Amino acid sequence: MLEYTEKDKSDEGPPSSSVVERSPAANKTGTADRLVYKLVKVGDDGSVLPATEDEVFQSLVEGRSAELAPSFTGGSDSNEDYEDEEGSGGSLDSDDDDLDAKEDPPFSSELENLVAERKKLLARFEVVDTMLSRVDAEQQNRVSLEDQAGSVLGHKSNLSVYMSTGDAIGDYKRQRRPNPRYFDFDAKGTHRARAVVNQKPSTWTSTKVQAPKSVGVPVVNSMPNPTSLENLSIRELHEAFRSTYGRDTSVKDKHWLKRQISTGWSKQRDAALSIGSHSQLPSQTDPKVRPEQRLSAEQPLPSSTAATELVTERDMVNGGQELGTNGVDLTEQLCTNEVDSKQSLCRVLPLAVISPEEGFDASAPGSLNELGAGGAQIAVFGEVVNTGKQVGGKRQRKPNRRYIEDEGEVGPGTVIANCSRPGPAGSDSGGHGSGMSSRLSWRTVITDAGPADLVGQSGTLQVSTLQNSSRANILQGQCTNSGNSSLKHKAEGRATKLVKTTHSAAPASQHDTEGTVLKVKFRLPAAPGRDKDGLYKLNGEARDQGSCLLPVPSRDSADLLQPLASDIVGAGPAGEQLVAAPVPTANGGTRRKHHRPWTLHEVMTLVEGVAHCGGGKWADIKKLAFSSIGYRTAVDLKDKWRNLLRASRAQLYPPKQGERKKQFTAAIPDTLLAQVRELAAIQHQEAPGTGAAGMTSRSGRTVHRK
DNA sequence: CTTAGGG
DNA sequence: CCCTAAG
Repeated sequence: MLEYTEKDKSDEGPPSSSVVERSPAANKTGTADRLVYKLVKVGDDGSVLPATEDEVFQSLVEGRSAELAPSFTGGSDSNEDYEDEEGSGGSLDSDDDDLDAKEDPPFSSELENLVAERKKLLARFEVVDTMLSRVDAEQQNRVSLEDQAGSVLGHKSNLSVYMSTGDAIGDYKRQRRPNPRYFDFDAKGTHRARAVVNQKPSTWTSTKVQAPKSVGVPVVNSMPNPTSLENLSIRELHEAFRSTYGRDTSVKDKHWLKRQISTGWSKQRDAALSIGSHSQLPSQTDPKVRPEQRLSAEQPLPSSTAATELVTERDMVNGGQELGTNGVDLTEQLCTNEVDSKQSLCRVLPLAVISPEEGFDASAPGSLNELGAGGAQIAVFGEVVNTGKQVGGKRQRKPNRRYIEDEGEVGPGTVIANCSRPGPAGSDSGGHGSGMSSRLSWRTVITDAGPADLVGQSGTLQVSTLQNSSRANILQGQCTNSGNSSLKHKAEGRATKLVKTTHSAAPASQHDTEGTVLKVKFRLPAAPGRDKDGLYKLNGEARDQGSCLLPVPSRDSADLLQPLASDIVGAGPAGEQLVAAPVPTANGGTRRKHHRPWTLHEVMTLVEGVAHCGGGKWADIKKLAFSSIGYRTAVDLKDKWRNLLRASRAQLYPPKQGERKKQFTAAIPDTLLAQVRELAAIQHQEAPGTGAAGMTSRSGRTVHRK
C-alpha cells in the first residue's frame, strides 16, 4: 500500500506522459526547483517552451528542423520539471529571453547549412547551460537556506525529482538497491504506475530509428552466447567488451563487464530485430535474472524500445562526429550531444524501464546506487551502454561506481572524455546516481566559468561537482564549504565521510576543536546507497572524544603519525590523501578503491574498544571509541578486527619459510597483536559458555580460520 | 540497522 | 574495502 500511495503522489510526472497535472506544487513546489528547464525548445515564433531532452537532442542531431517531434512535445514536458520551474521562476526568465533572441530560426532554415545550424544549437545550449547553472546555484542557495532552517522535506523532493528524471516518481524506495527481499514488495507497488507510463516512448522511437549501424558486433547470429561470459577471464571480457563497443575499458569488475557486454549484445540484437519488425525480448541474455523479477515483470518489455533508441542515438552521434569539422567545435558538439542524449534517454527510458536504478551509465562515473533517473543509460559515443533496460525483465545488479573508471578511456571518444571529465577522471566517489553525476560532469565542463561562480554563490554546489573528481578535489570543496560552514549536505556515505575527514580529520586526532566542522551533505537525491554515514554528524570531535568511554591511550601525536599510514589524512592540509587513488594491482590494472590505512592510533582504539565492549559489538565500539574518527564504520571495525586476529595468529607462526608474505601488515606492533590475541582468547572463552556478563552472542565470531 | 562472512 | 545475507 504504501508504495503505491507514494507513487501516486509523486509520480505524476512520469507516468502520465499525458499531461499529468500533478498535484504538483503541493509537494515539491517550493523546493523542487531543481529541474527547471534544462532544455528549452524555441519555436519559430520565438516562443520558448520547455523541451524534453529528447526534443532537444533530436533537434540537435538532426540539425535541421528546430522542431521537435510533434508527438513528443506536449506530453513529455509535463514533468516535474515544469513545476519546478515555477518554483524558481524568476531567475529563469532572463535566460529565456536570451534564448529567444539567439534562437530564432531563420525562415530559410532549410537552406542553411549544417554548420550554421550547429552553431545555433550550440549557442542555444550554452544558454541553456547557463540557465542551468544559475538554477543550480539558486537551488543551492535555497537548499542551504533550507538546511539552516532545518526543513528537511524539501530536499527530498528536490533531489528525487531531479535525479530521477521524472520517472522516479519520487519514490524513494524505488531507488534502493534491489534487495531481493524487498524487491517483491517494491515491485508490486511500482508496477502499476509504470504500466501506465509506458506508452510514450514508442512514438519517438519509431521515428528515429532508421538505420541502426551495426556496431562492432553485428547482428544476432554472430553474437556470442551470453552464457559464455560466465567463464571468461577479465581479459577475455575486455576483449569482448571491445568488440562489442569498439573501445577498451579499464573496468575490472567482471560483473560489470559481463553485464555491459551482454547488454550490448542484447541491445544490438534488439535493435536489429526491432527495426525489421518487432523484437522479442532477449530473456536469456542475462545470466542472473532474478526469478522474482520475472514474475513481477508483467509489463511489456520496453527493452526493445530502449535498445532502439540507443542505437539510434549512437548513430546520430557518430554522424555528428563525422560532420564535425573543427576539432573544437566538434568537441563541444559532442559533448552537448552526449549530454542531451543522456538526458533524453533518462526521460524516455524510465518509462520503459522497470528498474531505472540499474541503469548505469558508462559515461557517468558516478552512480552508484542507482539513481533512478540517471539510471537510464546512455550511449556514449556510439557505444551502446547498458541501459537500465532489463533485458530479461530482470534487474541487473548495478555496477559499483568504484569499478567504473571507464568512459574516458575510449580513444575515439576522447573528445567526450575531455568534455565531461576534465579533471582526473574521478571515479565517482560520490556517485549519486549516474544521472547526477553525468550531469555534474557535464556541467562542469561546459560552464567553465560556472564553477567559480557557483562556488562563490553557494559553496554547496561545488561539492557535488567535486565528487566526480574524486577526493582530490575535495579540498576545493572544503574551501568552498568553509564559507558556509553551517551547511549540511547530505552526502553519500563515503563521500561524506571523506569530505568530513578531510576537513577535520587531522585535527581531530589531536585536539581538534573545530567547531567548524561541517558536515557536508551531498544532496544526492536518491543516493540510497550507503548513506550510512552520510548523516554522520560531526559532533565536535573534541566533545565526543571527551565523552568517549574509552580513553584513547595514545593521543600523542607520535602515536598518531607513526602508524602505517600516511594516512592520517589530516596531516596534510591538502586532504588529498583520501583517496581513491588508482592503485596498481598486481594483476595489472589499477583499481581505485578507497583505501585508508589504519593508523596505529585507530588500531589501538579498536583494541580498546573490543576490550571494553567485547568483540562483535562493533556498533557500540564505533560509538564509543570511534566517535571521533568518523570514517570508520562498524563494518570497518569488524573487518579490521578480523584482520588483526589473523595477524595476531600469524604472528605466532613466524614466517620462516622464506615467504615474505604480507609484509604489509608489518606496522602493527607486537604488543598490540598480543593484546588482540588476549582479547580474542577471552572472548573465545566466554562465548561458548553462558553469557557471562551479559555478553551474549558475540562470541562465536572470534576465531574463524579460513 | 547491525552482524557475520565471503570476496 | 566492499557486498550481501541474515537476524
